[in-house]
Amino acid sequence: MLRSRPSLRDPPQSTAVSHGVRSDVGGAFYGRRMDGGTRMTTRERTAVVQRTVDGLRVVLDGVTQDVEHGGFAAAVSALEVDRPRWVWDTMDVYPRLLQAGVRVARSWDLRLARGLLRRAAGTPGGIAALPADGWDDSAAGRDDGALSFDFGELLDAQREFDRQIAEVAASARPGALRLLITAESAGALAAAEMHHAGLPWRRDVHEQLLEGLLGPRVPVDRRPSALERLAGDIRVALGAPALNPDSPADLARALRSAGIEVDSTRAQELSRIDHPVVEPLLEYKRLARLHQANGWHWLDTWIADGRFRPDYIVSGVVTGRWATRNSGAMQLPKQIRSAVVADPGWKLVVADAAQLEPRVLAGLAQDRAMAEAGRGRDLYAGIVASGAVATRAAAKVGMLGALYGATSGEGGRLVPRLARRFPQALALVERAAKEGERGGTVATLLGRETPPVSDRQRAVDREAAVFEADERVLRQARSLSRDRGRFTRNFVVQGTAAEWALCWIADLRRRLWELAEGSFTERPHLVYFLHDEVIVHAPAGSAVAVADAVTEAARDAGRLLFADFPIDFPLDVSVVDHYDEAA
DNA sequence: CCCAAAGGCCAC
DNA sequence: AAACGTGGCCTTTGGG
Repeated sequence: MLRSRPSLRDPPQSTAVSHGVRSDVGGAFYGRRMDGGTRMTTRERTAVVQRTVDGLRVVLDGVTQDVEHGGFAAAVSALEVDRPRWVWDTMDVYPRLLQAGVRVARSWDLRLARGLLRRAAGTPGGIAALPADGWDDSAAGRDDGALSFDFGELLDAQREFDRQIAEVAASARPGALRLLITAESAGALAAAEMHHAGLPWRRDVHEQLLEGLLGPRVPVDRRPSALERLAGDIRVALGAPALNPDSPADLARALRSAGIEVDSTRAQELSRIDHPVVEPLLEYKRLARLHQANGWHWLDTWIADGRFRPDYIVSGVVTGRWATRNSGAMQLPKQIRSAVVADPGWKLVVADAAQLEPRVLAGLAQDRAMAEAGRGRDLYAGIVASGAVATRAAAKVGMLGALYGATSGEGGRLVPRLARRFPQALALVERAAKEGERGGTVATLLGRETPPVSDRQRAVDREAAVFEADERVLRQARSLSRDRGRFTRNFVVQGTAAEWALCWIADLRRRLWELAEGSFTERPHLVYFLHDEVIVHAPAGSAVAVADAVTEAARDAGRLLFADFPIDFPLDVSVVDHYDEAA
């Protein structure tokens, strides 16, 4: 946490309330008075879902109802009329509810909250000190290895919820943490819903694209004809008849034998070389990647019933960004996005936040000059207009250099120019970097904290601290320290941007639900989320209203996090039939 | 046989 | 010599 920064205040629900943001995100969870450290006022209804030996137990305001698995969806549906906050493990129960046609408005995800509270800034540390148990995410890496928990045991949801509420209430900034947990919980609902609905995917379009570029489909152990032909050209050009172009080691040897000096076989390096092998080799790499990552095998594995259903991992990244499992859904190459096609009579509303991270930095640092540069539209153009740098490209490279900690190259050169014009913003990332370099932790706006320095780094530090330490060890310690500085520097911005995005999609899913009637997949609904970008699948007639909803949700996410600080979050919004037509 | 590391490339 | 952040996933390679 950048504790020295006076502007880092608790942005509690009162922020939302004062701006009239109706929210499934922070909501009025325990009322805003709680943030003043006084007392609960408008207590929200909660429905705690507990697994039992043969079914599920729902406790709504102290009233217990036991249901068998088969009756669960009906019970939830009946209780949902009161719009309680569902306290549960979303991934454990919500997919089944969606299958049964039941959608809920609000939740508190016990598993995600556990993960956040284990490592959140300003908590008393009671949850951090707990031994790992079934509420901890088994997928997440743990350094202690063994679990003391017996997985046959039934987890006590009410007890865990009580513990979490107490931890939040006793924290330094309960409003911020509550917002973080409810936003992330809303994200979990959205993730399950996006998996349920699926991204519309035209197998025939994808297959046509593959056949056009690679040739007819071949068995898995064979190269498609286009790759076979290119491999032949490469072997001839290098005079290496047995070369396997898929092997970097083999390729590097062949290149050197042909008198081409390279440090690697990366496309970027090869493209700078003047030799007949370069063209077929680069083409081979491009097509081989397509074949391996998004070829027929991927199609067979991931596309069913005209839908792509990735498994989203909410908070799968240390910064709070999402990940996905196995499908590569967060690396869909531009090359194949033409296969994402709206259903007949429907549209894709594609929206991405423009220069999200610099804007988040401006808000975090309360840097009015940078906020002014981003007023209206393109923040990089605004930086040019400010006179800091000459071109938009320079503004972008310099800004990213500042966010990533560039010290050399064009980015490194431009950072000082930005620092002169935007001292507050640049000082914030510098402080974050310094804190990391000296082995500390930093936190996002809402309190997500970096992990502590690794045991390995600590060991190197100890080794480097002794009198007349080995020069190699000293170098390694310095290098690790710098690495951590770049990590903490980027963490505050990337992590807060992830929080903005959570608030955005949480508010958006509420707005989309209220735009129409009918079942979840009959209404406009989210089908894809990628860090700072969403796709909504919407009946054509509602597309304009959806575009407005997406824009308004972005505005409200900004207010939720940054209150009345005047930083804009403009979007690029496109209404299209094919994903690749989006601006 | 399994597994992890290395090299590479895709996304933001 | 390294040098600009967060990831996923593929193939090759070499060790147990």
